[in-house]
Amino acid sequence: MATKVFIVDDHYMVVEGIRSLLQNEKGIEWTGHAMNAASCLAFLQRQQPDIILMDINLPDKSGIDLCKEVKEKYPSVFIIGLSTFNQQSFIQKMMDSGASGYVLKNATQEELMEAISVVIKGKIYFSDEASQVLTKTDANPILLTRREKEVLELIAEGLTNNEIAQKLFVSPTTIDTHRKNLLAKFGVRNTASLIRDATKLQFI
Amino acid sequence: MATKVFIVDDHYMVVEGIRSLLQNEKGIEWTGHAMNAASCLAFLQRQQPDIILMDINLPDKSGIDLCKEVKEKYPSVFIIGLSTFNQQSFIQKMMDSGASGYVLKNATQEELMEAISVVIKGKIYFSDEASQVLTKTDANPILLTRREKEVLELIAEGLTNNEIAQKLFVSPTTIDTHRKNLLAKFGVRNTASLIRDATKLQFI
DNA sequence: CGGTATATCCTGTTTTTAAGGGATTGCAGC
DNA sequence: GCTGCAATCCCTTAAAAACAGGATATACCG
Repeated sequence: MATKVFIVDDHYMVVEGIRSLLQNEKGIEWTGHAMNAASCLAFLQRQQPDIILMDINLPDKSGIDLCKEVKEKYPSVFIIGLSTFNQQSFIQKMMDSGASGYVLKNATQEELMEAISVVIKGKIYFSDEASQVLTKTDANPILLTRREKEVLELIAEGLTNNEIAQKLFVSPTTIDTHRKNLLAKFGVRNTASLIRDATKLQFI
Repeated sequence: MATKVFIVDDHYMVVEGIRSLLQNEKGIEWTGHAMNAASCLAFLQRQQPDIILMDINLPDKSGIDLCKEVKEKYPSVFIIGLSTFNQQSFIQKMMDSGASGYVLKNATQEELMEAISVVIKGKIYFSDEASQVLTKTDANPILLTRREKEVLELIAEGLTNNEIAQKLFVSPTTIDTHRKNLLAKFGVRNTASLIRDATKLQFI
């Protein structure tokens, strides 16, 4: 029985590319595609594919949220993340949300086919590059606590320590301490490079 | 005579997608693809296509730089920018570097064909969404001077006013003024949100 | 020529951060 | 019960940035 594959990606060219890569493969049945999260969920109400190839960047909802929602409603559907970004946090979040694998958009046909055949068996698949990224960043992870993330975002919003303190109902000196720890964890000297690095590493 | 089209994009799936979209079109001749700037330039030494579809994000060089270089060496080749990002500055920079058009990766086959046929005549083509973005941001452009950009980047690097002043051989008070103007132009209150907004708007 | 933009520099004051030092509570895992 | 971590709070000093309100020179452009 052929493996039913469905694609969610807002880039028409990528959808076409995948379709073209899979169309001559025996054992693969192309069940359709969606350009956003909403039409993906609508499709799933009617029928469930075996595998969904899902982009992380969608217009109406992040692929991470969609992944979570799909896995809750249809646990038997396997999801493979799909993205140009090879950022640690994205890959990790996708897997945390229930994805069974992760493939970068510069993957070859062989990689894609291997990913599908591995995942359909219930196993986990990482593309070479994705797993490289994971092991690389595992060596040097910046782990922030809940509170630190919260403070970081408010700093980026432009709030001062006093304003953040008011908003979180704590003392300004507490915010100061969190700030101190953020600078230390990122290994930077001031707010400017903190925000820059945090943005590049997708914390904001 | 068929229009010779060449693709530069590091994402195999996108290359496949475009190939699939163009393969049945009469009047289009697929001359090949490159996954990075270096192999694109190597290809051009041997033969020149009529049109290059060029991604903005390449592994070894930005599409903007590659565009400039290609136009200098081979002015007769028309370039169409290709990107998922619909950021004002990217589109603008691509056009400034000599591109003749801009198409988003979620373009349909019709849009792509129209872009090629318009550009081959020496005219300029914008996809609907891209031009929407341009006109939108034209209403609210943040125009920085050379010096302001320079200062902005050094602020993001984490340098203090004094350090920036030393580096640029000017007085610290001058840097202070530039900083004041940057805050005003971005409409923000402090460095944190300045860096955040500047990053999101691709100034950094 | 006059207007505009850019870049430079100044003197202040006030607010905010950075960087050093500590300290206490509560909770989870061993 | 101890350990480690997260989160909270406090103090001090010095540096940096923000805010206010200027001035000057240069260059480009209609």
